[in-house]
Amino acid sequence: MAPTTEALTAERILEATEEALRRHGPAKATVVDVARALGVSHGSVYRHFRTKAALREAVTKRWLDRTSQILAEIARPSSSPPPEALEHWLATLFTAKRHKAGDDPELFATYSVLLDEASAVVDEHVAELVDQLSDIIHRGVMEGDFMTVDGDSVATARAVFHATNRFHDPAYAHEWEQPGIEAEFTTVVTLVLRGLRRRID
Amino acid sequence: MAPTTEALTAERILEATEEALRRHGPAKATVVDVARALGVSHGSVYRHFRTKAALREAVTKRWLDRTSQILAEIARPSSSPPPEALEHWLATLFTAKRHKAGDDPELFATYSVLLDEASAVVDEHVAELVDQLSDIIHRGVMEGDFMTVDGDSVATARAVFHATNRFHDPAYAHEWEQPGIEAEFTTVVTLVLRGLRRRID
DNA sequence: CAGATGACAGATTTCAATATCTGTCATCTG
DNA sequence: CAGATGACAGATATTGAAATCTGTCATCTG
Repeated sequence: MAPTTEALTAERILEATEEALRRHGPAKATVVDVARALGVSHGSVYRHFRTKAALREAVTKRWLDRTSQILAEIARPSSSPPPEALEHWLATLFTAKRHKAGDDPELFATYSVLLDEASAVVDEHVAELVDQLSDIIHRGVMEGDFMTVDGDSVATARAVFHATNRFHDPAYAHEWEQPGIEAEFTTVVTLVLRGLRRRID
Repeated sequence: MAPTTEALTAERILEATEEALRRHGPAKATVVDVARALGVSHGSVYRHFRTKAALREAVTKRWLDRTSQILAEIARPSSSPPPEALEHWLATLFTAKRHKAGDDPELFATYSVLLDEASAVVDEHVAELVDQLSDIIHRGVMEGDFMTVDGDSVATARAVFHATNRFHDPAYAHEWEQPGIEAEFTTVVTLVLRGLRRRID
């Protein structure tokens, strides 16, 4: 439909796929649509991605990576004392997700479907985030602010992640518009941070 | 099909509905099925329940109430010191849910569908559970074991409930069979309990 | 000859006709 | 006449035939 002289790269295919998903939704966006948008045959798309599922996974990964990259910045050492960093990290995650869900609900619904299809990609993403949390917590222990559960900062990081599920798991997106949600987030974070804080007694 | 001389009570209809749901699943269990099983016309069922939705809600409520009643027993004063009571309450909730999900996955899937349909019933159930938690926490504050967030034991109870979502929300049921889940539960509960404990410092 | 094509088989989806269900109500019955 | 019935209209679900899509591969082209 829009033939270009440009080489057919994986990147261009991903862009077109994202656009097709945005336009047609997850149920109706086909590989043929993507090929048509690029002005090539669908066979050519299969040269770059083995299956439709692999193509969608790649799109999903890109989307998730955008968030993890922002968070990686906050998890980096040097930024601020671990307790503040942790709070900031959680607040940023919540805000990012909430905006993704609220700003373009249709697109978010589309990605929610993709997320359900691509559990391996999601697992990797979660592992990445838990790693970041674990870094912050470990630093907090080193600096005397935090204590872990059972001396295991990864297990503790996972617990922090799980305890805040309601504020980042897309399954709860429909609750993110409710009025009291900010306060509820703050309460959970306060509780978790208290649980992490080293006790003097 | 099995005509009885017994009067047609709401109770008998609920029983038959549960059975129909068990046999046919949520998608195929019809009011006509229920009536047939009771040997009456479907018009008679509508004398006791205004709509099919109301009938299903009543069944759902019964199912949820079975759990809240068990937990109410644990939340009762006198039983044990609040920290232990809280831990016991959370563990019992997790175990109960896990068994419901694991022992009869098909029936659990059926009820998961009903739960999605009946958000008002679920909200009430959650409110009840949060009340129970709030009682335990309030008692813990009175006895000097706990401190709340912002002096609000209901908000704190809600936070405890949300922080442990992963271990009682049916949306996570598929994760309840995974090997490390027990340890993950314990870690989150430990973290939350630490967060509640009054600090001497 | 690297990369693109499009015909093809089997899988999946769409669509419209058909069947079943929900909820009402005038009528019946003990 | 309290309570049950079943015919009925509109809504929803099922079904099977036709259309479309996925993934492959022999063939083409610059």
